Amino acid sequence: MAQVLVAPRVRLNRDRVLQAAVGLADQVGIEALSMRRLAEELGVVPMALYKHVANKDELLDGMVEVIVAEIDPPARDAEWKTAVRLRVLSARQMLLRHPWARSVLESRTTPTPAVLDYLESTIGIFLAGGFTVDLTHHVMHAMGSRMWGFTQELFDASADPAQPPADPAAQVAQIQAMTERYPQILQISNAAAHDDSVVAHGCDDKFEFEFALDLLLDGFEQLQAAGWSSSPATPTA
Amino acid sequence: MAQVLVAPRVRLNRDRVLQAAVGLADQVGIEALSMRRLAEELGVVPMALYKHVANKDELLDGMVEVIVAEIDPPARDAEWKTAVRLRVLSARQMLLRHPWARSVLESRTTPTPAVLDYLESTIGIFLAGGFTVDLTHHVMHAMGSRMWGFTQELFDASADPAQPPADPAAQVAQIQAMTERYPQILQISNAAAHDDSVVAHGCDDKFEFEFALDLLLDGFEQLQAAGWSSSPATPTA
DNA sequence: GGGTAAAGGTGTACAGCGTACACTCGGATG
DNA sequence: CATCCGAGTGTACGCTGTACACCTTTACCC
Repeated sequence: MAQVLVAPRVRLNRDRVLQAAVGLADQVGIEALSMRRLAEELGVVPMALYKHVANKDELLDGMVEVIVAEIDPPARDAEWKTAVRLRVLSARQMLLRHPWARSVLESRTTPTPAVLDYLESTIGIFLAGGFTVDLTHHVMHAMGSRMWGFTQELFDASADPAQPPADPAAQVAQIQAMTERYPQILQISNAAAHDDSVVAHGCDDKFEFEFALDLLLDGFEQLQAAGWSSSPATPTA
Repeated sequence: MAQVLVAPRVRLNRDRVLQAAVGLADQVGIEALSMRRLAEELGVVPMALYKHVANKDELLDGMVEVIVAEIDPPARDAEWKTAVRLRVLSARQMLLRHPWARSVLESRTTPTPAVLDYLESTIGIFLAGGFTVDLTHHVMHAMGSRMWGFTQELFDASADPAQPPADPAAQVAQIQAMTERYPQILQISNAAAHDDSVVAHGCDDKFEFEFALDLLLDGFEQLQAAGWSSSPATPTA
């Protein structure tokens, strides 16, 4: 009796696990990524994963390593301002590819090597651009999560799923109530449309991101030109 | 036989539940706050809570309402810049009292009334300060989560619990490895100490926060003075 | 080639979670 | 007194991460 030919049974390894995890998170979202679901995706029993990652936390760390490696390296021979700008916008592209990445990045407390590499080289851009160590320190703080290409918005209008159609009458009533109680919020949120294209509901995320980014970069530039230091005057003392 | 006197059995209500939840989160952290744990704290069976909040998500929304209400109202008769500054720093104080609040605020997708009130009145500060609707829109985006008194840091050095003492030799080795591979990160993080007080490891969070906040506020001021508009030239077209 | 040790994959089990559903009981109202 | 309603209870389900013991496949050495 010839043995039944089973599928070749490719062996698992850490990298296959991480790649699958990233792919699965891309597809079904991070909250649906469980060890069981991931194992199923890989055609394997849940506990098999634990031969390759210590626990779920380490899995998430590994996923961060994978996606941070996707960020472009710093542009060579560019002025610091454009170099930082390009880098951050590259990070932002990565985040758009992996919508779950933001919350995972936020949740990690201890930095992994890829993250440290990213920081090291970004710091290098500022230092090479003539920033003092002191100013670079504060500048890195001020960048905060913008370094990753995101800022926490006040509320995430994009995420509002499973909202049932709701009858138009109720919707109108709700909008009316809003205009009465929160007139300025409505005014502000409607300002999204540049010029007079009344159509555009929802803002141009890219514009908003770059608006704030450039505001900060311009601020950094001014401080640097003025020879800013955190001990303001540094008198003879 | 006289009936045994049981404790008076104060009745539960939504407010008692929310207050207890906030208090419990303050004590044991948000990840340890489960419906079961909260019920136990209130001397009640888990399902009893569901008579007062629809589900855990609504519990979290309620907790947000409680803490957002703790933020000071806008200062009257103050210039916009100081008014915003005071408000945001007040929010920051609230966040320091409730360390879990940051992650919960981030996780909420649909804004609750208290949150909307907060936004409405903050927008009011800018508009009253002479900002156009257009500029206010972008400015609110640029503030992002800083409006709540926090920014996502690149990595959260403060949270690193349960780190066992680790023998000094290993520690030295690790630091040595760091200096070789990430010299600039170390340089930057050691710049925390103002002047030459070599002691201070860890930065002055308040200083860093205000540094970035003021950088933004100054930027806003310049744009406003220059009559900035999002459609740069607005030619005759 | 045969023996052996390690590495990879499996199965079972447990404690914890949020919460659906059916119930009991106490207090207010007719 | 009867009734009714809402607060609190008890049980149960499906989900989660993962400890532990087991089996199977692979890699290597004599």
